Amino acid sequence: MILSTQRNQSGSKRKENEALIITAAEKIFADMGYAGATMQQIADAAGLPKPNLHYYFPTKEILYRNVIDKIFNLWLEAADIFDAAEGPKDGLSSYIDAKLESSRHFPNGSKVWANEVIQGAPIIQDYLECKLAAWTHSKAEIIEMWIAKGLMYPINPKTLLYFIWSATQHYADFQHQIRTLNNNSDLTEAQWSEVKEDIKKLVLKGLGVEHVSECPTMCDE
Amino acid sequence: MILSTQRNQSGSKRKENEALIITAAEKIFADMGYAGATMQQIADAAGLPKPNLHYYFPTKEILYRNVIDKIFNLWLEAADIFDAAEGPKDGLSSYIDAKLESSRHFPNGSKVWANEVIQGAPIIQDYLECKLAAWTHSKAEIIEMWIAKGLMYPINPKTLLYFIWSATQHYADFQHQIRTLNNNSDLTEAQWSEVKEDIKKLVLKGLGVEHVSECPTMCDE
DNA sequence: ACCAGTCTTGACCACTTGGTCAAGAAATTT
DNA sequence: AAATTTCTTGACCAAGTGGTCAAGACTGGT
Repeated sequence: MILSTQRNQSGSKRKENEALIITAAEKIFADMGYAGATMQQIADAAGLPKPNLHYYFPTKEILYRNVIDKIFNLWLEAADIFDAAEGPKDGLSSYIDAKLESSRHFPNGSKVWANEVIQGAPIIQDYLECKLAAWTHSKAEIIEMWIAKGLMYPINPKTLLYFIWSATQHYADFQHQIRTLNNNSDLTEAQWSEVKEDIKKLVLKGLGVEHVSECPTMCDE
Repeated sequence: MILSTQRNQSGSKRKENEALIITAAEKIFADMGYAGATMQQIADAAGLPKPNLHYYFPTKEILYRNVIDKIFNLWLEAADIFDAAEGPKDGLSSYIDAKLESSRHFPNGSKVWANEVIQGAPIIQDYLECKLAAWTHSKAEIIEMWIAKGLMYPINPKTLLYFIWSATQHYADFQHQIRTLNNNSDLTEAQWSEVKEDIKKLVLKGLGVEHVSECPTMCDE
């Protein structure tokens, strides 16, 4: 029997431990906020002594930025779907699905991000100004194109993006509130499906994308 | 010349100072998080020496709970509209308007709440379990009634509530991100109007509430 | 003028926290 | 196996924090 996560080339120890620490830090930062999190808590969560953290990440802020970095890259990836899409129905559906999936399975990242932005992004302002601004702009262009082609009702593209972000990330950021209002249990598989369907239906119908079954006689076309 | 905010009956000094402190605290808690906020910062923001805060609010946590209390009551008030409404079009429009207005003019409260919930509501769990749960339940009943009457498409009432909360509170909680993506300026009056209209349109159409102008010939009725 | 209750404030303390350090243990290289 | 680099860790420290305290100032009533 070979221990799977063992001895993978020299030098990989660093990467292994860095990943371990970042994962632990993500959880603690999400639960406690940046100021509320202590290096000791993170160390305990990672199963390492505190000075070891400082060996890999000299300061709390550097560790934090590494956490944000990981989160932000996941965020970007989730949106590649957008570019590949043929139209709003396809693109928005997939994007909503992807964002809800990540809210469900990786809520901590979203929480850390939310916490940071709420507090005015004191540490990651550069991310907002450069990367996020560019990303948003490129997606807005796609949406504008869809509108121009008459594939959906006109709407300010940014408003739509914020709409989707908020609706989907809400399930990560407010996970605890949702749980409490759900008899203190996490959403079941069935409930998640329902949420997904409801949100997609609402957005798509709201944008006039889905074939609304209001006019069974096809009076116009 | 009479100094306006002066000498209003005896005993009112307490209330005056308490309100002053709570307002200052709201801002600092919103900007720094619970753990990140210091009593000294709050004192400075209120223009009082620190021991004075402890005179009115013995501990940081008690002060914090008072802040939350104020926030939560505003939240509840904003939703009375709901009960008085005749139908979903009226009720949801007004509610969205009210929530967006409060996001615009009192973002700090929303931020404090969000921060707290993200971190698992360590301090205000009782609010969630009692007050918020009851409130949500009563609103869900109204929505269910509307659905039963055929006034809107069927949707899980909680999903709809979360939807509206997230979409509107996003403009408070993520104020900074929105500002950054808006060329570092706050939304103008015109932009706020546009947002309001876009959100209402999207939700109402998504729920099949608004007379969708897709069928100019009124083919159905 | 006096008193009692309310409010104000500078100085202070116990405790926590991010970060350091130096000694040693593993792992790699020569 | 010796040398060198990488990693681990208990003990420690300076700075900042929530909270205290006791002395004083202000207020209204008598």
